[in-house]
Amino acid sequence: MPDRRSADDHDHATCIEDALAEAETICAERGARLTELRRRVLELVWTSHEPVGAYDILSRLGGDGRRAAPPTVYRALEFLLEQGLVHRIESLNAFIGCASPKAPHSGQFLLCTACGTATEIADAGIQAALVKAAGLAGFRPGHVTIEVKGLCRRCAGGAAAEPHAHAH
Amino acid sequence: MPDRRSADDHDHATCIEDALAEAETICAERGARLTELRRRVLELVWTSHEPVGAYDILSRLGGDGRRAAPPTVYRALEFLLEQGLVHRIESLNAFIGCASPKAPHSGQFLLCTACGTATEIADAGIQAALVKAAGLAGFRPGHVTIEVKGLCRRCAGGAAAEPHAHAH
DNA sequence: GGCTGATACGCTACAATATAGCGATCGAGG
DNA sequence: CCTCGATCGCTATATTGTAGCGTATCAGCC
Ligand SMILES: [Zn+2]
Ligand SMILES: [Zn+2]
Ligand SMILES: [Zn+2]
Ligand SMILES: [Zn+2]
Repeated sequence: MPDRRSADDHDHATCIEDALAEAETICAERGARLTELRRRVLELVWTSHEPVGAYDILSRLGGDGRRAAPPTVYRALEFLLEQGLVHRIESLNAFIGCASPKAPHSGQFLLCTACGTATEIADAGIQAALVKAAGLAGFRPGHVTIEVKGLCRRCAGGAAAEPHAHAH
Repeated sequence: MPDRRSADDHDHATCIEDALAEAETICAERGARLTELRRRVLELVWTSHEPVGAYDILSRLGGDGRRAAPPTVYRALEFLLEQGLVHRIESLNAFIGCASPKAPHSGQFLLCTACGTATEIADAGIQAALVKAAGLAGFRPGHVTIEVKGLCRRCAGGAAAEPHAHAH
């Protein structure tokens, strides 16, 4: 199966389909209501592998004939966050689909400043180091935010600072 | 010398004095202009060990007879960020004084959700794990955001969920 | 001292992000 | 059908952050 975490060229339609199907399954198992609106918002978040702002979602929602206002989008996003289907990127005030939503978790993100792609990783070493450091300070950790800005493999390799073309 | 990173009871006036004195030294060495306004904003950021919002700073600035507007504060904060004298807490849209500004760095923060205190740590293990994980993904890291929400030693110990009294 | 260019600042207006609150609607269960 | 709670549409407002422009201030130089 294709790796949904990759920013390389791939059949992104499959990413979206898989994410929506998995969301349906997860919500069904939990008895959570993945309504048409929430499903549509999740689909819009999955439009690309770049974090998307709430107001971007809002404007795209309006395009389908339905009316929409900020609370509509924020409430849907709140639900998706609670269910672990999306993550919030704090340093960008934006949202991105979770690559592995079955077990809710705090995400670790690599954010390319050239092409805008966000890559979610789940590195046990980082998590372990963080828990250890927190323990030394007598701190009981809850939600963890890890966001690294830099250049992805594609944008760092070859022509150093030149972003590659991609769909927005 | 007192540990400016600690949230325990301490002579906080010393924290502020030390931070301002160190800022003066650093800016002098670099030929950067720590103007009266920037110094005042830095002092306000150091008012406590809780991250402070730009508009909080703004309202406190207005109290001293001078006029102030958002750009005034944001420009001062931009300077202080460039000089590494303050950090921005992304998950709170707020700012906090840097505990060790001599060598600019990306901060690692423990944010207590009960008492609001932010503790800056500089754990080499976390940094190493992060660089390693980024390398595996072919990612060239730049600025790193690490923010852990949870309960500090004080708020976690004893009465588990009961925040201790503190000045705001 | 006085000139000059660059930096810093005051100020108005505005943009972008997020929430409060209220009534209408929908949907599961009795 | 009826009821209750969850969801949604909608208006208004709160919070956070920038653009742009003219003035003031400062360092370096004549
Ligand atoms: Zn994809
Ligand atoms: Zn890239
Ligand atoms: Zn202190
Ligand atoms: Zn605490």
